[in-house]
Amino acid sequence: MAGRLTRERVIDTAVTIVESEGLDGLSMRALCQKLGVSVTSIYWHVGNKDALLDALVERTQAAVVAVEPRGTTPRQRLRSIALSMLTAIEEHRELIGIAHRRGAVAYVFAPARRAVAIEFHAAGLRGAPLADATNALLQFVVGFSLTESIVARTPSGERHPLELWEGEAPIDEVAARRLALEPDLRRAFEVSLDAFIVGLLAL
Amino acid sequence: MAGRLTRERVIDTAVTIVESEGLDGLSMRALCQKLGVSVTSIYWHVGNKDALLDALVERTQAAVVAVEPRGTTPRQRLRSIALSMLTAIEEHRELIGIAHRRGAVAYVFAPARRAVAIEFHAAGLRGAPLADATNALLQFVVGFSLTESIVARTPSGERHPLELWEGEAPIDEVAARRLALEPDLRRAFEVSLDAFIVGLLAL
DNA sequence: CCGCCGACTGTAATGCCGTTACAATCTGGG
DNA sequence: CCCAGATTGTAACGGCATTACAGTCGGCGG
Repeated sequence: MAGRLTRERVIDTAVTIVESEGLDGLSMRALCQKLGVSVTSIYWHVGNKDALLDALVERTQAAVVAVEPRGTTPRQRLRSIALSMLTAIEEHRELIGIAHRRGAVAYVFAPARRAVAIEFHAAGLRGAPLADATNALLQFVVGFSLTESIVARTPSGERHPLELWEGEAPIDEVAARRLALEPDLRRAFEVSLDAFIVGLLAL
Repeated sequence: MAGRLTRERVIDTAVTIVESEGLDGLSMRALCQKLGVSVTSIYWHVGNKDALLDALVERTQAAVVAVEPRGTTPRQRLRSIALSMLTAIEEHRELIGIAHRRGAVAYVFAPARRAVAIEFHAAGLRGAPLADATNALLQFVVGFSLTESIVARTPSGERHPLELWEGEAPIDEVAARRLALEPDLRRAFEVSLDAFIVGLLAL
């Protein structure tokens, strides 16, 4: 296309492929084809696929903007941070999936981690409990949303049915009906986030 | 080896490969080689790799034994269920990783899910909050331990460093030192599980 | 202007992977 | 004993990441 091939253009194109067709759609062949270039050129500019994915993780960190906590109480601000993390994950699902597989999620969310630590500090936590609460909240959000992304990737029809009671009488009709559905993960998140933060603040 | 090839033997061997070399080590070629058999025989008995992985998920559910909650209070018993789920996940990390990728985790842990629902019911929850709390706790444990398994798979040396404060003075020395380390996920789990359960019981 | 050297790109191969068309074999029932 | 269906093997296809090797291009010293 536009003159010379650069490392930047390779990575840009890799990002667009990943965002439109997922990680599985990103092959070195597809990449060079989209660039109108031979496969060795890519290897010249980015090394190999591993290095390319590292570069994508770098991009991901840059794309996940620094969090700006909203609210007045630490509890509100922690909730705001967690929700914006969730939003970032949903907006860059595939890219963060890559970071996930490479064990670089903590790296990508380092700014958010810092913001969380500051809020727990403001709430009065110190020392080990401060560190524990910070790690736990990050873990909570990341674990939640990564599981969510897996479920989102699985076609509904192919999921195993959730036969919770298997013939026996359910203990609670309303709950049983709800539990028979696919779990609404976003709802599970909203519901449990507050409870979780409250519990952590009590450390 | 022992006479005829059966679907059972194929799946058994697939399990041992997955457990010893991980999912990446499971190729149809490696499998047939370990069985001393040609590749088409495998296809005859299990269909294709997708069907094989489905069979592995089935095995996984069977391997994850039914939970037997310990303790007297619902809180203790919920904690016990969560911890035994964690143990099961750690013992069958690779197999459950497969279930994870196929969106079948809820299926594998259906018995645990039921046990959790019973305990929340005993704690007085009914209807929607009962369903929400159940889903949230499952989500919590699964999300936690799947992220943990990813980290466990990443070689320590290759992880990005966690520069939390980047030059600025940390707000808390003890916490900063702790946060600079790799998060101890098991500890994060132990620490936050109780807080989480307490919060959920307040639904 | 020539020639050269390093940056860059292409051709074609290697060795994996999942999958399958086809032929050969083996086995139980008539 | 012989046939049909069950089971297995040979050999291929296309796709994947990677790389050895051979070029091509651009700028710079002579």
